[in-house]
Amino acid sequence: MPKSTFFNLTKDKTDKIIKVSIDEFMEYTYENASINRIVENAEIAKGSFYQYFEDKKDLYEYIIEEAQEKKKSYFVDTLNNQSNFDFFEAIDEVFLREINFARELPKQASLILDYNRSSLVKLKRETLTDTWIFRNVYEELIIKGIDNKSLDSDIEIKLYVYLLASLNISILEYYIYEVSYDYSKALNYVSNVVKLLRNGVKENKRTKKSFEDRFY
Amino acid sequence: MPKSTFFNLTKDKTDKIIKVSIDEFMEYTYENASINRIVENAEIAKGSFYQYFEDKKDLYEYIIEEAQEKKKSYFVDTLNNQSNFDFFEAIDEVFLREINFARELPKQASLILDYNRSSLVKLKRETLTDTWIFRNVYEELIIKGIDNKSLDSDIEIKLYVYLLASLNISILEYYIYEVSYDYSKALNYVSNVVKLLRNGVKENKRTKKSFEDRFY
Amino acid sequence: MPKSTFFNLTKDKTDKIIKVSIDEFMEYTYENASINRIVENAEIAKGSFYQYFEDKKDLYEYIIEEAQEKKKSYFVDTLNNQSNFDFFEAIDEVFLREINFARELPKQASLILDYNRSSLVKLKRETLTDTWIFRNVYEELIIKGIDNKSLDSDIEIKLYVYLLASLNISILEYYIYEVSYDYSKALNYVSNVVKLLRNGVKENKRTKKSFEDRFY
Amino acid sequence: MPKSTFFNLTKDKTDKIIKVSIDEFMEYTYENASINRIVENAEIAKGSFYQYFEDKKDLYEYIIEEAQEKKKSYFVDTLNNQSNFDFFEAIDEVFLREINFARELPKQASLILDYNRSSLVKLKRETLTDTWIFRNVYEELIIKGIDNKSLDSDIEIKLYVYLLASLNISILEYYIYEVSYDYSKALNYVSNVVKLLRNGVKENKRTKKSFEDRFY
DNA sequence: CATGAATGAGCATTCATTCAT
DNA sequence: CATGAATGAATGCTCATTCAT
Repeated sequence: MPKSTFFNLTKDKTDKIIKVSIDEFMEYTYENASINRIVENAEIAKGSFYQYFEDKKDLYEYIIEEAQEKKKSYFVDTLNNQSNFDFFEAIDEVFLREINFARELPKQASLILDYNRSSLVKLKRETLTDTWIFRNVYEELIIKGIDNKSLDSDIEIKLYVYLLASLNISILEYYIYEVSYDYSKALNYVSNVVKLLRNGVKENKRTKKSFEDRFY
Repeated sequence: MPKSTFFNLTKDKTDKIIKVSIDEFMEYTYENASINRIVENAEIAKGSFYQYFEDKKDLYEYIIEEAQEKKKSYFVDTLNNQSNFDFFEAIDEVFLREINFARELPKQASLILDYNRSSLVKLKRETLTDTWIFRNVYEELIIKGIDNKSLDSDIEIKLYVYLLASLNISILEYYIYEVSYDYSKALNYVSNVVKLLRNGVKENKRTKKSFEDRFY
Repeated sequence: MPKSTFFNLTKDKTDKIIKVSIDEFMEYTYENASINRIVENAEIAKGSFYQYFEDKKDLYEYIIEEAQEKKKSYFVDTLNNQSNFDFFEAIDEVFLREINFARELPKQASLILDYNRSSLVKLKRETLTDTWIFRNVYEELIIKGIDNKSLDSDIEIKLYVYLLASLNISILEYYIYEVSYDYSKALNYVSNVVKLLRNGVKENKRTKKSFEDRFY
Repeated sequence: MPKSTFFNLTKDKTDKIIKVSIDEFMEYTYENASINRIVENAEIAKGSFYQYFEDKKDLYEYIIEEAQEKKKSYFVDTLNNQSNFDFFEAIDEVFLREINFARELPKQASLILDYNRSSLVKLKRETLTDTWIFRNVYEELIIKGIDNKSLDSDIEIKLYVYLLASLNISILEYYIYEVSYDYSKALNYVSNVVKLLRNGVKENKRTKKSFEDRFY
């Protein structure tokens, strides 16, 4: 966490420092991000930086946490808490919000994505503790879904959570890197992922038959 | 590619250099991996390194390519080419081979995983060209599956490929990082992912009903 | 240009750095001059150097420019601007000032000479822009001389300038390398060069005749 | 001097080594020229190089000496040895041959020019002894000129030599760097330099007057 | 005479961090 | 709370030369 001195600064200053830092961590990996460049671009003294932050890691963690706070705000109003809860609609909603977050705050979304990717591996032990705060969101929905008898109860909850988190990342990566922020393509991918969760990807012969049955 | 001088070395030497380099790239990100440490651990002169390799990138690419060659060997004998092709069984087979590769050559699997993660982002344009050689494997299977009427043909092939590649990565990450090389847990995850692809994760009331129907 | 940090240092420090750098560039060519040696001799930290200067080129350019500033000061008060302007006396004056500069600031003169030599060739495009600021001096005098009807107007001004610049360099080289800072020999060379410009090197029979004529 | 092994090579080989070396020394300063690149381009083994030449300096000196030998061949047949010797015509001839040499063997001319420039300064003591073999040519002509009563005998011979050598270099530089091998411009410069030597650059009022005198 | 691997000192430059003011 | 000079280890990489075969 930044030192108290940082929070005593004017909003102008803190904003500039945050903005410059975000840009730096966007452009470079954590290791290659340069405090030298940051202080230069933020127009603060080198010494000042170390009066605001413990070190580079401290800044990085703060940037990520700030981004996650912003992201959380996209998930505050409860999901699908009406009486007739539908797990798949809820998941669809989660994914959509994820995309919307990435659409409106692309830098933050990108940073979080990078962080989640790399944090699983080499940075993990060095920097933040687990940031998969969204695992909670999934866990809640899954439990509801199982209670609701709309989810296969043979699968462990932990496995469900991991799978959904993976799909979540896949969706973000798709939006950001695969289709370069093409919103409608992302929505299409989301709907297909939800369809997958619902029915798999099997050609559904039964449905088609019963459809034909109506006529004969 | 390493220079010819590298391949003229004794197997002992090349092996040591490769081993040391793999360990370095396992422990550090590409940027933080140190040629200094590598030559020290490999007990070769600094100048020698640059007679074997063009530069750091050259070594890294070689390490990754070597790992990919090893991985490819796990996929040479054809998948499910019997008359009664089953897409889901084929995918199951692919995932299993992936896990087996990671089980037998954990360092290589880990390096490739890291590379695919990072290559999608910041290193991509600097180092290797697209390494998702396995996208071809998926594409082939998907086309067979669609021909076979066992796959929903409404979904674009590109989307299928992307989805399967994502699930593939998810499985590897699960095995390596989530359950720390617990083989049976990984197999369980694989079977659940395949089940997902087959039927989704919906509580399958129809199946259960039809089961009950036999008695009534 | 050095960074502002350099100019904030005490005069003692800047002087030492400059002195050490001049000696380094005197002893070695630009490429072989070593920042390592400079920081060691100047007794500053390696990192400090790069807080004072952008890079090696930055230092070199600064050294040269400083020397040129010093040299310019030898040419500020106007040359022969009396009513009865004599081109050859003016040129003589220029050459003398050049020698005086080289006599009083031999290191600077030597560096500039080296720089002008090499800059014409391989370093030119990499380092400073054209430093032949003195071509202007010549151009001005030549135009005056032509106006004045004391200079052959058949020759292009550009050719005159080139020729004078060459003779200028020749004089400096003579002083510095040929006669090893022997002032009176240099003065003698200057007077002969001016004589050459005035009358060529032809045995002037006319003069001698008219001399003999006095007696007969 | 190269070792005897060098001269035992086939002409093909020696020619290639010489050609490659010339190109290297043309492109880079002596210090920056790279033996590594030379052996690579000449397609010889690194070790072989050191069986042909003592070291880098040995090669450089040989290249320069070879070039000078080629240059000398432009000056073998005697200059203006007819009965009615004219110093200025002889000098004109020397300068023209210089330009012709530079026109026909531009690389060699350029190398010699670079060498004469730099050798005067930093390389001098390290590599070759004095290469101003052409001073002899000038000295001879000057003595003839003085005997001939066509040259001002008040000027020391050494000074004459130095001056002519300087003008010589000036002419070459003009041809190579100032007008980029524009032959006719170079000839024009030569004729003006010779005119300078003959009569200086003074507006020749006497001539004009005597011209006017014819009419009045 | 040919080979090419081995060497390690040397290079310019960047870095995060400290600390005295 | 601000400043910015100081630090020196570390980086990737190039070099001319040696030497055993």
